[in-house]
Amino acid sequence: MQWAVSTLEQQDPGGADGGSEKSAGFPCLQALRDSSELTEAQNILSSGDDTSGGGGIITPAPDSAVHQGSWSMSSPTSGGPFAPPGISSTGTGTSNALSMSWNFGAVLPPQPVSSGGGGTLAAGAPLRSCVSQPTRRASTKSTPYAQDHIMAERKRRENINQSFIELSALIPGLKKMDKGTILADATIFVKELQERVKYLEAAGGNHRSVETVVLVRKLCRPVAPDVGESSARVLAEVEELHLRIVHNDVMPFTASTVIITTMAEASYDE
Amino acid sequence: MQWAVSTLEQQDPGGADGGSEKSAGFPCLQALRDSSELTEAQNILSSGDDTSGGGGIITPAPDSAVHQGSWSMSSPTSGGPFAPPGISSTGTGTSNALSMSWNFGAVLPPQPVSSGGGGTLAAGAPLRSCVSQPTRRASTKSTPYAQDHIMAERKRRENINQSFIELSALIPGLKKMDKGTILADATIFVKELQERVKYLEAAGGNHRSVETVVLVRKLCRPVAPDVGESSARVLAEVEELHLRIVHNDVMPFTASTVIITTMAEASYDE
DNA sequence: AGGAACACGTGACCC
DNA sequence: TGGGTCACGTGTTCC
Repeated sequence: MQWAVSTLEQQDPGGADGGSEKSAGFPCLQALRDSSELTEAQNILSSGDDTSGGGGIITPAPDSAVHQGSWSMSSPTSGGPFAPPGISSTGTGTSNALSMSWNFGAVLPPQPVSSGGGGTLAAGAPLRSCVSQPTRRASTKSTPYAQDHIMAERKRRENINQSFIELSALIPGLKKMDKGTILADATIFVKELQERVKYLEAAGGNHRSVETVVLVRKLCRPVAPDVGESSARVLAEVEELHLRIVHNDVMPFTASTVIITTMAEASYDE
Repeated sequence: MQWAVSTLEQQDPGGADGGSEKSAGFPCLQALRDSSELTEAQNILSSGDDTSGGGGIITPAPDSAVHQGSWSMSSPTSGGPFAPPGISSTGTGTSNALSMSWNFGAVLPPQPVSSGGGGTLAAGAPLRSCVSQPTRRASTKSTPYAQDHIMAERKRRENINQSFIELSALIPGLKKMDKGTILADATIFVKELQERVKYLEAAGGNHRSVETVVLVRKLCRPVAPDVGESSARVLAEVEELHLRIVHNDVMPFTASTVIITTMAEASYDE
């Protein structure tokens, strides 16, 4: 199978780009994430996909101003994308390869080269637009319409990944960027969120947006005797109505009077 | 390629299970979801996976008491699970199949049968434990250790699906249960949630969960003159610190003293 | 060297 | 009949 890769590399055009090391590239998430961060994501750069190999999801390195330049490729569906002569044919079913064919529709730039790969992908750098071409070939079956099913599947995959990075953008402390991690972290994040919602919906929500009950009591009596008894009655009433005391004031008014103001609110909890 | 499937079916053990129609079965989501609903999910029933064909994610039918009975299989990694004679070898790389080999470790019950498939899968019913056996075979390469990579991959997939159904359990109006849909709906749900959090965090939420600052001012001076000037100073300070007055008390103490208590809290909003 | 992560192509299933 | 979705096995890359 290395065969496919080698042919591709041989045929590698003058593009040469950055030159240094692995040069990254790749469909996957990095590129998509870049676009999604700036705009609200969605369809732009929807194509993605690369030739064989595992593209990464990237991890840190949020810098470098994505020069996504040339060959936008726009909407997938149409049919165009792929066909740069590199044949490959990874996977494929049992034997029998019907020779070629291959409308290579849109030409696709000299970029693909293949590279990038396994998880995370250090990224940073220009990080072109990744994409690459699927590299077509007749497969097991007589290739009747089979290879448009393959397009459909590819599109589905791509859609899912899109949603993946779109979701990943929302969860805060995301470190690993795995499909697995981003998924799991999303769950715990949602749990956290709706726990928090529940919490401050029924503990603080009552104060402003929720109707509050205010009790005002004025007692005008001789100071000494039954202050304890009076406040006991108020407390009993508060408890009976399932209220919760928010604020309490005791204010002497002239020598023989005390004004007691009690604010309470309904709980709605039970 | 049908070859693989047909052999499997021929060789179909006596298991026969439910008998009616497609009988479902399958790893996928249904079974997992059942377990995850009752317990907190996670490792139980971790195995999953089926032979070829697309398992569904299920849709409705949350009933039926999962009898997951026999052969728990516990932790994957070990090496055991697979090997029921069915050979198959779907996909496979370019040609050259080195003959067999096969340690089939743990035997695996007569259940698999294979069946079930494309999306959703009406389900309901007992819905055994799904699993089925991956059906091993020597692949392209000399099968050196290759087939434990395949196990790893399978485990990863399974893990991801687990997380998928785990996440799907959290989002409320989930109708379609596609990986795509559940993913997209998750994003919009998260957005909704954190918008809601933001809303009621800055409209009532400030009262309890947010740290509050309390200012206490005691003024012991001749009553008449500069009450206005003093309170002006307090207000200036409050404004400078970007506080918000929550409560205010003015209480006469003896004839010549007024105690002013001002409660304020920080906004954190800007 | 070996675990982890990915995209791909493919057979299968369903509506 | 075909569009949609799935799990699978594989090649590939990265750390």
